[in-house]
Amino acid sequence: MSNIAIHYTVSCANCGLQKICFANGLHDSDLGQLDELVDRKPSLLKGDMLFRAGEKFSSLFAIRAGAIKVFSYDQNNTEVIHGFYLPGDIVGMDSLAYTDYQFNAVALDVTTVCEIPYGQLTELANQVPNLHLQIFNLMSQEIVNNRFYTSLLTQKTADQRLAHFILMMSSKYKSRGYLHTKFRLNILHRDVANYLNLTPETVSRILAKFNKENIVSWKKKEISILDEARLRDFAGEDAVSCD
Amino acid sequence: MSNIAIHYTVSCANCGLQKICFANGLHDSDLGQLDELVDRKPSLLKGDMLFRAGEKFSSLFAIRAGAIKVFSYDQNNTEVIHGFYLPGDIVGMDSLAYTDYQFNAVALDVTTVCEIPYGQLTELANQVPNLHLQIFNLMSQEIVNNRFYTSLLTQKTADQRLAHFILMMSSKYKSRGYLHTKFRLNILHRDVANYLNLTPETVSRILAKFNKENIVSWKKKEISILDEARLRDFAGEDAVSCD
DNA sequence: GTTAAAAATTGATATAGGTTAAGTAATTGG
DNA sequence: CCAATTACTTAACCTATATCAATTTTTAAC
Repeated sequence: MSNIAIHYTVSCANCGLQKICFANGLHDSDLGQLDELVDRKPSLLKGDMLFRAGEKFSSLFAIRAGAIKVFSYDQNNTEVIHGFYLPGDIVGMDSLAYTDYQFNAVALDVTTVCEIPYGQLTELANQVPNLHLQIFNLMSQEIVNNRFYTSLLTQKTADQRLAHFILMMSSKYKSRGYLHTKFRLNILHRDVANYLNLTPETVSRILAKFNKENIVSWKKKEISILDEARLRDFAGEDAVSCD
Repeated sequence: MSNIAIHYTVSCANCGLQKICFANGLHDSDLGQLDELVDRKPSLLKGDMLFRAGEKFSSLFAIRAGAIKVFSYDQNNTEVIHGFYLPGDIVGMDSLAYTDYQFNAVALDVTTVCEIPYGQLTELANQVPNLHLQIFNLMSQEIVNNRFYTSLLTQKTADQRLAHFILMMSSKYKSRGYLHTKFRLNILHRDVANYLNLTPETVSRILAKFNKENIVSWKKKEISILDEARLRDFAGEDAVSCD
């Protein structure tokens, strides 16, 4: 893996993720103000913690590049994975009602984020009504996404869950303008299993099947969707849309 | 079941649920304004829909009495239950990023709600910064509750899930100042099973066990917690706190 | 590059909770 | 109040996926 720590300095106005980040729905004049309070942090390396549960809550983070895993520990100290966040996603909204972060967030890859100090954000929002609405919208979408995820866990078989997961990631890349049939996803199969409430063995067996039938190949962090139609058949009837 | 449709007219300032509703964190002067935009609707009867998925989103609802079930349908037209909402809870925040309600909400009992038109709420919030924060907080709590619920489904056995559910409901009643060891809960066992991703048969078997061992009795919508300590043992180590 | 550690694979076996079925109890609507 | 419907219970059996175990492959660290 490359270790180059690029320090992004592009402004919100020029950011390719503008449409999906907070900046969505703001006027040019307001964008400049948001831009000023955003702290563009140097890259996180794989395994670096963005924040830990119990640390003082201070900021939201917009992901610019890389991937973040959000998780907690259950009483047996096993990880409970709540989500994987990709460029354009916002991390930390779950903790905004609390004095401390409620979950852990770790970089799965070289990752760059914009840090948005919450205090300053709410101050700015008092002058820019659209920003309040934008935050409401993102949080409401997060709730709906969680509900969709619950349905996935409770209503779908192992095959369907994994097929959905792959389509979901593909759809995220597509909506960000990247190739969606072939992409790198630096997530352990073990973590995918955990997220889908399966064991690594089950994920491995299903991937072996998908591979044998030339539907999906997922080897060494590289996913290729070879037969999207059949993958959708496996996923079941619900459309995979995502933000 | 009683059919008396009480039309509540008490103001926010005098509402016993003040501490847990939007009114929390507002000054007396602001409370009056919130009070004016709240529409106190006549009671819903059991089975009445508060709103349906696909209807135009217009309002949030604060529950004053009764119980609301929020659910969607999966591709087989089976209900997916996302939550049960009791007095002091707010329903509808999930849909606020959308033009339509994203879920269905039905009364499980005679239920009274305060309707809070979203447009007017955001207008008022522009004058009352605390109100924005209050809405942020409620939404963030909803996200954290959903994550806790996911952990329950993925990490706990059937016994633990049901024990947790009973303790959760008990805790809600307790925090609202009601007796928490003996209360009426007008939720079908079938719906509890659905919510906990179990079958009615499994719930029935576990309740039979709890009953035989004098831990909990749940007959005809009446729950009695007979041995809270042992029920907590069944629930496992995580504390049941709830809002 | 080499090696140790971690992750993924594959097969055999086990089990929690689902499914089926057949009853009993509770609720609802006339 | 009575009949019909809907909800709940209990028991026997089954299955999807977990668990256990033994390799193989990949990754990370020197």
